[in-house]
Amino acid sequence: MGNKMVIADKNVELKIRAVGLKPTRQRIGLARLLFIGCARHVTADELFAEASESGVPVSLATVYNTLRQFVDVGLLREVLAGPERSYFDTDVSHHHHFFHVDENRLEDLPPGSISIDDLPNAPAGSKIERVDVVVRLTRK
Amino acid sequence: MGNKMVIADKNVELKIRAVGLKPTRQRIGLARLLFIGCARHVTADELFAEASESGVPVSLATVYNTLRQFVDVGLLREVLAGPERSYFDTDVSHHHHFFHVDENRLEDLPPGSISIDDLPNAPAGSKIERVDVVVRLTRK
DNA sequence: ATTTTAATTTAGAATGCTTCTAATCCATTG
DNA sequence: CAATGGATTAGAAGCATTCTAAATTAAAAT
Repeated sequence: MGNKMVIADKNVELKIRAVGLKPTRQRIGLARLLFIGCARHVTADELFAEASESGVPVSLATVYNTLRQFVDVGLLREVLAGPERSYFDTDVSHHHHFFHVDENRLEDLPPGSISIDDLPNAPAGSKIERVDVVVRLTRK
Repeated sequence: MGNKMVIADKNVELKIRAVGLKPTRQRIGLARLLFIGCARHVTADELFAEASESGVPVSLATVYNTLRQFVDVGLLREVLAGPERSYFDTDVSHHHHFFHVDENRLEDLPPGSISIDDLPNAPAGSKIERVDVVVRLTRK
């Protein structure tokens, strides 16, 4: 049990090393929260609160820095669900989201939902970086 | 010519009245910029700059108030393209967008692009408000 | 081990967009 | 034309995020 934890920690450290970042205490702590267990959607604030509660010594600035770095190296994906704040998804595979407007919460679309046909050509001089689909939900 | 302008102004005033808002100098001025001519995508800042240049006496606060009110009454649609700022679309019909990441600029998808099949059911207790598709573009 | 080096973290300030406040203004009504 | 209640405003405040410059720390070199 304690054994499993140590192994997971090692994996997390390797994961950070693998993308060319130094495995600092802060990055390891945040990566454990993000990557051990199920896929998740977090905001900077949420992750900072969680880190504080679970004793990971980290400042809010570092949470922002780390999230951005993890996105840059492909460990996280930033999901653009609204203009108020950024969401980060530990599942970097191509998929889309529900956004619960009343709760500011993201949820994955059930697999197999939404297939996009007739994707348009990019205008001259541009290329498609990606296609985001957000299904906005309100309380019934 | 001056005649056409006057007619357009009257239409704009009626449009504002029709949704239950007082046709003040500011709202009429902003509505003329927004609704006379082709459909457009603006940010609060852009509209404020344009109003200032063209002699519409309005403060930035009122631009924000007015945009929000116009969205509330269905005269405008807010487009969620990224976390940095809000975009407002004078075309309130159901359609989707290109977003030029390098220029912070929206553009309508060509008509007929993107048909969404297999729209998922909303989770229990929620209902689908709308589906946003944003095709993000970078320079080639 | 110790020192060195360069990257990382940090608190706090700064930024950018948006909303709020409370005082003034003005479109409408009687 | 005066009264009234909504609209506008400047400026402050709020919030998410980034920046800055100083202190810390992981890794490399000795």
